[in-house]
Amino acid sequence: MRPFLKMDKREIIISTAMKLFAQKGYEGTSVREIASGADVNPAMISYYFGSKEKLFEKLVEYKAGFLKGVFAELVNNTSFSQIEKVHVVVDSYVDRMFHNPQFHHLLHRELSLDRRPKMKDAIFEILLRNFIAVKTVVQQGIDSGEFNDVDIELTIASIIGTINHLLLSETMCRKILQKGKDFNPYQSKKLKERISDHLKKLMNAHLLKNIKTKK
Amino acid sequence: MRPFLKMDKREIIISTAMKLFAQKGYEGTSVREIASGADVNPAMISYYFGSKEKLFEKLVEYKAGFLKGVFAELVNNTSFSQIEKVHVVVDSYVDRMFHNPQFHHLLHRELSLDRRPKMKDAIFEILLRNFIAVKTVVQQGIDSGEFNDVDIELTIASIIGTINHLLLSETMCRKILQKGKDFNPYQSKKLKERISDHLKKLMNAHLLKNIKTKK
DNA sequence: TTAATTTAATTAAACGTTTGTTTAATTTCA
DNA sequence: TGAAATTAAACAAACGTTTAATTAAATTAA
Repeated sequence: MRPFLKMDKREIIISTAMKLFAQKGYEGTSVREIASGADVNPAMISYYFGSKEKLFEKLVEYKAGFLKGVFAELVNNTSFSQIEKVHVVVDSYVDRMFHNPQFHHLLHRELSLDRRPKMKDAIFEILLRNFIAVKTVVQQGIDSGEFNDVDIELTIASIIGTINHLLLSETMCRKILQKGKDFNPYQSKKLKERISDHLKKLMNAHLLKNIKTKK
Repeated sequence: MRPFLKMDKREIIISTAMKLFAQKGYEGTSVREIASGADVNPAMISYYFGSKEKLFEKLVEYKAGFLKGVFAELVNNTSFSQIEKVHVVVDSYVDRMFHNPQFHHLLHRELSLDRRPKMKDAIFEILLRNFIAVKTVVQQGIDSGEFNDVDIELTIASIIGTINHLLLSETMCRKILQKGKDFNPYQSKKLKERISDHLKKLMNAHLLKNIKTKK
């Protein structure tokens, strides 16, 4: 039985691999580096996971659970107005990004590569399911007359794209916001609020039909 | 003297490397692959460029020229209104992305990695120079009373982020737009117009003060 | 509770490949 | 004839993985 509060060695390896893959990329990280980072013999990675690639797959499978079906409930929720639902979507995406930036670095880099098509497909399926749910929300807003007749797909791309562009590179983020090296974007509550605020205002102006009321 | 219309061998190597780096990443591409793709002996890469890494640096230096100072003139241009300037910025970013998607794949992946800090800095400098020019344009719009008092940095992030999110992964793009495998995003004039249109409308709604007029 | 036995975890060393690069010989072309 | 271009072969280093031996832990038998 696994001792209470003692991290399983498999988990140490996975989280070490996650950190390194996010930093240096999959092919840029050696098995020996992971092993040394996890304070483990290099042979243990094959022993536990079978291979480096299977470790990667396990890692994604293990962490991707958090992304599954987070918006499924939102579509049929009647206690929110449509624009409020969009705000929930914005907050969820921002939350998720701040909660596990390393994993998102990893995901997006993997998606931009022409490698490991099976894993890419698995990732796409999860992301796409969420995308479709959000699409439904915006479509509902248009159908109900609350929203303008916008380009739905690109509108969602604007939400996710804004967040990604700011947070997929720490250095980029610091340069854009003119912060010093001691500024850690992912630990800044202020930045998180700032992004949420900006996106909500952006979506209000873009989606809502009525005359703009300054906040 | 280089024969007319005959591509220099160095250029063949560079464009082959570009294609492969964009597809598989820098560490995921071997010198032998590049050589074979360029129909050249592997030793030629060291002979011409000194090393794989120096080839990479040369490649970036060679291609980054197109990005230098494209908005410098725009700031002091008086024949455009401020919102028209923003439209020019949108079109420029979209144009650039469609013109050389491979290089942008490569740039953004490199920026998201913790490797080759010198090259990252060089890239940042170029991108940041443009960023500052665009910032000035938006600031001008706010100061003149034409624009709302928006979050300038994040507004620009929304422009670039939208484009990147859609185009940094071909598969992602196809899935989002529900297109088949024969659809090539970078050759679709329709998509290019669609992105430009969306971003201009988004910026109009977000930036302009006056009552929204439906198009 | 011990002792014996089996299973699992861990190790250092070596495996065969592939990596980027260099060498030294040869060809090409001015 | 001489410099540049090109080649096949070899280089050491690093790669992911396997092996075989050893230690630790769990299970069973007494």
